[in-house]
Amino acid sequence: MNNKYNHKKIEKKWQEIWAKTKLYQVDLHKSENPFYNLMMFPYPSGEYLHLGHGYSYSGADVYGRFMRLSGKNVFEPIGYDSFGLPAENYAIKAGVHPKVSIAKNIEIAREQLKSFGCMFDFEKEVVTSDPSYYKWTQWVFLKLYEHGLAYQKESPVNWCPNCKTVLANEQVINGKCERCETEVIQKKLNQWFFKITDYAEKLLKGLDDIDWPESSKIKQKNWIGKSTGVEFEMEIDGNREKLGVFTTRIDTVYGMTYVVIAPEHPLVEKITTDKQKKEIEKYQRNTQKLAEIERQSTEKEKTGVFTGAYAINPFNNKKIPIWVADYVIYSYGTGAVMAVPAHDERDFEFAKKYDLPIKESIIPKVIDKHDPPKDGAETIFRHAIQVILINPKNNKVLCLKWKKFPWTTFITGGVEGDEDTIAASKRETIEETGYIDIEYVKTLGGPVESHFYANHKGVNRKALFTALVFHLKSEKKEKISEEEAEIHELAWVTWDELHKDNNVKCAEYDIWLDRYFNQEHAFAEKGVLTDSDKYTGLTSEEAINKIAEWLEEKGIGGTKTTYRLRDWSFSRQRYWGAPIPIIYCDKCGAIPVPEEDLPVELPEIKDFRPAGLGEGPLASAPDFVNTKCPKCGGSAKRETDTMDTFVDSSFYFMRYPNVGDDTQMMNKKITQKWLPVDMYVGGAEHVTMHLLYARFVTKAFYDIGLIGFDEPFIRLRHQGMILGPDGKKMSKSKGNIVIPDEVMKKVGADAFRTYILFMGQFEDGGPWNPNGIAGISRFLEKIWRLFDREIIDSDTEIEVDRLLNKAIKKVGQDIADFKFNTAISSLMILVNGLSEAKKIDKRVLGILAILLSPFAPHLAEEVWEKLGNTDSVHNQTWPRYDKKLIEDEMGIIAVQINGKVRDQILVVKGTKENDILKLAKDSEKIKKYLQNTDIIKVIYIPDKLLSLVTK
RNA sequence: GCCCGGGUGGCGGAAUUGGUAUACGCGACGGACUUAAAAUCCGUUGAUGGCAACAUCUUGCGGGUUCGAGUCCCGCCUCGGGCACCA
Repeated sequence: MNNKYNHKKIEKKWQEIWAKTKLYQVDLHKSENPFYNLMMFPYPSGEYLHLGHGYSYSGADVYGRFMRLSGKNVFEPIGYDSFGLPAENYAIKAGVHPKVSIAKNIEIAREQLKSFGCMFDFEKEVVTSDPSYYKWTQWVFLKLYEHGLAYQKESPVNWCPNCKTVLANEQVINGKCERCETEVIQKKLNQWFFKITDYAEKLLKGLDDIDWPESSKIKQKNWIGKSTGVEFEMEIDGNREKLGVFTTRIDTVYGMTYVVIAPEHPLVEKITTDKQKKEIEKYQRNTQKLAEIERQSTEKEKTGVFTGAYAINPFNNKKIPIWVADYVIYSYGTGAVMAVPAHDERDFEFAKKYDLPIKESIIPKVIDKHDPPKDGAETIFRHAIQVILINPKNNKVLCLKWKKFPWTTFITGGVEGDEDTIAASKRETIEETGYIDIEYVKTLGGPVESHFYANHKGVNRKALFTALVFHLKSEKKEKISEEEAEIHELAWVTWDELHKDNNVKCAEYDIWLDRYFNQEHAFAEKGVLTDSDKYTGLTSEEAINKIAEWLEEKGIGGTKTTYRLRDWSFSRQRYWGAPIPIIYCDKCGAIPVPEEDLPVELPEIKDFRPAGLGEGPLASAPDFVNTKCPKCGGSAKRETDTMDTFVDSSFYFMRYPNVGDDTQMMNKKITQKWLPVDMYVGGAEHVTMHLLYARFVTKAFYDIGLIGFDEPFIRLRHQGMILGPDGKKMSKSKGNIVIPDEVMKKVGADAFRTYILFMGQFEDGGPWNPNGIAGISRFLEKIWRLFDREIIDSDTEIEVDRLLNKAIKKVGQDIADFKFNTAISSLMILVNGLSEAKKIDKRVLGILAILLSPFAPHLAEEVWEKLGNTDSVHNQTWPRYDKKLIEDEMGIIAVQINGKVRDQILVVKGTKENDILKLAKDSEKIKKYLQNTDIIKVIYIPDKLLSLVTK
């Protein structure tokens, strides 16, 4: 065969034709059925676009092409996120101005993007570092500022001493700078913030109505971190100040033995006694040196200092000490907590270290799984004990095996009269086992409230169990009563045997085991209140409500919701970003730059390196800094901070359809028609930053009245991560980077796209395996040959038509579900079938070209042309399938005997159960199994399986 | 520690509501064509036993529910990702 498939020639040919005919440019004003297919724009920081980009864009483009064939007008724009730290750091390293390096990098990226064969509309490109774009970044700032959503605040920020800049919390990884891995320190600076916290609730609620991966919704939910609890005030002994605390476990308040406040808390100075002053100040200085993230490390041992002051617990009017400790975060809640060491692990650790009292106020509550309380039965309450009797010689435990019930228990009984638990234990041991020579060892913590239905007595029991450990001193025994002997027999077992015993009928068992074997720790779960005044006996849930009510009545507190989300700090003391359009005038204060003066252009300065004095490099450009006040006309100075890159990307999707219109950021009609984005594809690493910020800006714009939608991305899908061939993350240092261009040079864009999507599930990603790609090249060549042979323009065999219709259905469904790998597999099955067929007509081949076109757009276009078509395959309509033709006439029924497949019979679809049963009984293979048995049950799943149960 | 995902042949991976596990591809082995190779085509390929028909086992491990479990329930092991003193 001399006519070989030449991907280089064909792909180049069609890319040129498509560009010339503007095939992928939609008329944004006119077109009906708009579909906005967006993918996260690349960050051209210096290197080539990597395989991950190729992966993401291939999948997103296949989807977009499918939507186009399904009758939508698909707008698929692309651009460059070109401002920000990485681009600037790259420029510094390369020794060129970022403006120069970014221009070069964009050119490289654009060529790469073109070679992917996506439906990009390159006329609608955005470049975020271009004044024509960042004019709108500044405009977005002005809009948010106008509506009180941007503000300045002196605040401690994460400061990287190496990059000499402020970092967002998200850019600090384990206390180190994301980029250069220098230890991050804390520094107080006047910073710009967006009030994203105002939108915490709306951002949370909005998640319910959008089609995003569940895991991403959960990530955002956790990031926002809503928690409902109670806030209340405490008086301070001998001081007019009051101390507010926030807790989600107000039910544990009677276990509060001290209070902790954060070192930065303004109250610290006011309440610290003279005696403690020196020590407290020293402690404050020390913590200030540590970066917030490092301070928050759980590995660090807790430290703290007593202030000398006492708070008064409003519930019992007791005086409790106030400590300062850095395990309390100032910016969350009230910056102070009530410490309940008995029921909080952190407080427990702290109390142990500083020898503070630990008071229990919650006891565990267990409900027996096997015999839960029955409705209607009488409930009897009692104090009870369980004896864990151990023979120290062999470390075996004594168990009772019940005769009438399949139960294994410890020695159990009620506490009678005024006897104590030890006396009760000894008495029960003698009564139930006869052992008289036993020695008390210890009590396993406090009681546990156990609810169960006592089968042997026919009543519900609510028992306060205490477990006591005894040792057997000798085998000395008394005879036990006959009634007792009838109930159970004794068994000495190892802990291991006991653990494996499925009949252990003791819901408290796990608690005893934990207390016996593990270190003492706080009981942090919910339970029943004890030693809590009028709330004693209530469950945690009940108590939380009652106590909140009481606080409200008293006017010292009430229910309160807090969020972990912090305001978005977006000012950067760096050069390569959009200048914040604010002017400081001595007379008028901070004045926003009027809209008509935008953009505030980034001046071309020689030394763009960060200065490191808490000011950005722009501060040393007098031509930029010195200006006139827009209000009074007097001399004034410009803000020299620039904006975080995430501001640039928080609205770019709104700008794309309006690119070219320099008079407004958004054209109302176009925006209404094209937004919100119908499908957004990109990495999951952007969930808590970019995606959250974009949602915030959208919601703010909606409230301001600029747009008519409040969620930017209706549907979102993530691509998985493509790893190096060694299964590790690709990185320069590991030398395992694969550049998509190299692959495409060898096999072409069509094979690259198809292969990378065939490797596995789109959401999963995985290691790049260069070996398998040969299979895809073979597959495409097979298709090429299919069009090369003589096409008989006549009827197609019915079997081929079946195959074709099945493929139409499956490929379409799978693409819609982002299951590209199985869609390709279905195409392969179809192509294999067509290769074997004796006759194929033009119609079938035409449909094949359309089905193939999302994956291999160039090849599909070429073979489409070969069939004699003059229009583009990409302007066709996705074929419909014939329902009658997707079902096979014959079906194989599996015949199971007792759950095992013993035979398969071929029948016409729709054959009745009785007929199939007859056929099965006649089968030689089945007969063998039916000898000397009776069929007791027949299960028939139509057209699939017949299951016979025999006896 | 907490929250999400995963674990299926030699490898990448398929498997509607529980209903014939291993589709599709890679690799490997055998064969055809060829002087030879490449390309292509045909066949075999989960494991064990058996000449074979066939049987037994098999979806990380251990239990359970069911006529029937990769799929559901309970308890573990393990890998990846996210959060991490948030009271």
